[in-house]
Amino acid sequence: MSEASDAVVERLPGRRGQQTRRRLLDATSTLLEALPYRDMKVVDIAREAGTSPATFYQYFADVEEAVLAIADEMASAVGPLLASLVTASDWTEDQGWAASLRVADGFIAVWEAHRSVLRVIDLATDEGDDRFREVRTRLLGAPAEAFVAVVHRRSGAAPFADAGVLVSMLAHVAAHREGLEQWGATSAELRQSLARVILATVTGRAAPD
Amino acid sequence: MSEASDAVVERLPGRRGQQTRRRLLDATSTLLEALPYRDMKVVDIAREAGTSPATFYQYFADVEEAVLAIADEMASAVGPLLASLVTASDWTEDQGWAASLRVADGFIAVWEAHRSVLRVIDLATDEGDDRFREVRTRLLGAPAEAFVAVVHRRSGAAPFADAGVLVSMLAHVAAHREGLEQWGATSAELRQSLARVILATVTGRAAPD
Amino acid sequence: MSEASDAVVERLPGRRGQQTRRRLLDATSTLLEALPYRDMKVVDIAREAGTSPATFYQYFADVEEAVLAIADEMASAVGPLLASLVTASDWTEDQGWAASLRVADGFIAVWEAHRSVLRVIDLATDEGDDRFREVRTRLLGAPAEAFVAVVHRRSGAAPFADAGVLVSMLAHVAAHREGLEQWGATSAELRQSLARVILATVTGRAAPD
Amino acid sequence: MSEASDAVVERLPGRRGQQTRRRLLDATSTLLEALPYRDMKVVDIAREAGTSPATFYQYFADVEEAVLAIADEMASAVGPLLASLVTASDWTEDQGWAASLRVADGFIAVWEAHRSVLRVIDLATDEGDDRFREVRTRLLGAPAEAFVAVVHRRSGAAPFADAGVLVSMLAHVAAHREGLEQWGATSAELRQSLARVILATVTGRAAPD
DNA sequence: GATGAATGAGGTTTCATTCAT
DNA sequence: TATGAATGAAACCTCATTCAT
Repeated sequence: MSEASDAVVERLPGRRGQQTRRRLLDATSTLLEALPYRDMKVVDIAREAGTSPATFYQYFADVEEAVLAIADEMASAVGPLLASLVTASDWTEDQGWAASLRVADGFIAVWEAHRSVLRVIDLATDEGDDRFREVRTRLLGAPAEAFVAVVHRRSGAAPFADAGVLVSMLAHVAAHREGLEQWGATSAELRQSLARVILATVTGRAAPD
Repeated sequence: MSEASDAVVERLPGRRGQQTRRRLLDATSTLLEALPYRDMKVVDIAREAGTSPATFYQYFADVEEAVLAIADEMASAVGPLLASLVTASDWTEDQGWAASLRVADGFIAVWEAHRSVLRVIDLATDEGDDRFREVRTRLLGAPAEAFVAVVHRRSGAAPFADAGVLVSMLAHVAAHREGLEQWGATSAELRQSLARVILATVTGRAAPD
Repeated sequence: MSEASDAVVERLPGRRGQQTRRRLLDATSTLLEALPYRDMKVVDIAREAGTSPATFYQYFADVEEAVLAIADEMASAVGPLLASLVTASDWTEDQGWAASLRVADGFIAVWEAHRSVLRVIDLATDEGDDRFREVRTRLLGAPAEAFVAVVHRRSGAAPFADAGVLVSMLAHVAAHREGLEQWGATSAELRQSLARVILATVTGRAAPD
Repeated sequence: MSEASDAVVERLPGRRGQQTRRRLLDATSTLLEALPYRDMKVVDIAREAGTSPATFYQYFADVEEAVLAIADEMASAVGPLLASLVTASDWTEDQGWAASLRVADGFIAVWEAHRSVLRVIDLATDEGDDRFREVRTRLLGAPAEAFVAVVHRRSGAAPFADAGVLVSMLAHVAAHREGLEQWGATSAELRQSLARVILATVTGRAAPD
């Protein structure tokens, strides 16, 4: 029943192959949450995916390539999302505070959902891997540029520096939320502290009492 | 006749041993700047230090232990320094802006000087290593608590959250200064953006024009 | 079409793997006869088997595991054999002496054929290895219990002690036959001395002149 | 205060050296009871003796040499003792049974007291070490020759074979007494079973009821 | 497409052993 | 005499990676 239709789609690995590839990526994701990136062995991924190492090599050149694929998927979905939080908001007058909170919440939620991949992207970038740097740029560049656009309106602003500082802060706080809470900050306070900095930086105004 | 004096010194490695240990630590430091942490092999450290792997194992159980020693030394020196930047400043009136700039500069300078160790501390902590987490806490906890003390005076503040957000921001921006500059922010703008957030968070006041 | 049959066989290593495993076991056996157990290196076994150390580790966790497999095979074959020498004999009247000689000869022959494995079993057991103790128990327990059964008939017997003493004696003399002969006992005399003790212990009767 | 007297005794390692040597031998003995022979490291012995490895090498070429020294001391004391049990006994008539029991008890007691050294002697001999074989011969040869002398009187005896079998049996049962008891034989039964064999072999007579 | 099997290559780690003090 | 310190040499063991099926 599939012979005919196959002929059309068949370039690149066929459906079975695609499934295997998917299983491998999912296995990689799963392990990423349990293990330090550098401890992930091809054997483990293969076992987790229910295949053999040899099969892994039919789809990826090495572990990094698989992880990169995951990171890439994530960045493509998340970058625009983060940007839209900034862009789609109304930063004038009394809407600004709500917008700031929304942005803070958005970053926190994204890091909550993708902590392990995000960590690897940071790590690999810091270690000088350019493929990951590119992903990171796509991911954080999106909201950063969105900030540039809106900050621009504030007088006395240095748009790139301000936007960069905001995104750095948001990313780092979101990544270490748990630690900060253990240290003494509550979840509610954190989002407010973030929002306060966002609002002040974007609009120059202080938060409402 | 020697019993008494011996008892005091005898347990520690003698001078020669101390020198070797030092050489190994220095070699570790050096390599840390050139290589991803996880790629550092005992063999390499030993060679760099001009000894053999066997000798390395007389002083450290593994690479991590050597790196930890370095991180520890650094944290002991740098933590108090960062704290003093905050504590020793006058945050009242027209001195606040200068204080904010000094803090921003301080963080940037510290990261400039110890980038590679700081990176490893982050990485290892993120991967769940508790010994590094302890170091990290000593390092960032010092300025964080200093911020808590001064932020406390501001009305409507959430001292722990505010302090945590500040330190996160400073650490992350300092760590990624280079990237931010390549992206479009100048060095001068970055310190001003940081200082603006610091001043607003600590005192509630805006920066002077 | 293959689901059903696969399920049965699939878990075990295929024929090729079985062959390799066999080659490794044979190599282990061979070396066991030439080297002290503790001096057997994985490298040597692998070389003797015509493979690499890495291959060895696909089949055994360490040298001990390979040796244990050999010991196990041997014990499964030899234990019942020794037991049958005792059980299948007629110990009444004039058949007893022939039976005793047969048992003595059996032990000597078994030790002749498996000297090196038997030595390792003893050594490892003495050093407290429980897996080898279990093998040893299977091996010597079989004839020992056979003796218990027949000794039982003798009046004034202490079946377990008598059987234990007999098996100990047989195992030790068989293991050191060569040394005893160098010292002055002939092969023919030894089997007779053993047989004399066996007959007396099992039946209470003395050997015929 | 010691200058004068020293001059007389000083050849060979002086008193201090002798003490150190003794400490090393004692440490070796101690470890021998806790560890498989092949796992004894020079470092461990040195630490146990409260010195350094370098010191060990001033007295022994390797671990084996130290163990050999211990084995040698033991054999010199124990060999004659075992022989005297046989030689000094009265094997005639009604004294024979008591003599047999005394011999059995003697072997058991000796193995109880020196189990670990005796085990090493066996092991090393089996592995072909001639220095240990020599010790073993001194140790077991003594009682064996004593048996030869007394067995000689029995008609139809094969003195060397009989003696060899007796000593083998005694040594092996004594060495594995614990195992045999766990298996079901009581201590009291074992000495009687042994004595029965001894008496029958030496005198041709059966034990009294 | 999938995978059992094999292995080169390389880092880890442990010790026995030797000096210089 | 005693010993801190250093190290050569060996095994260990693990993986990434490749074929042949």
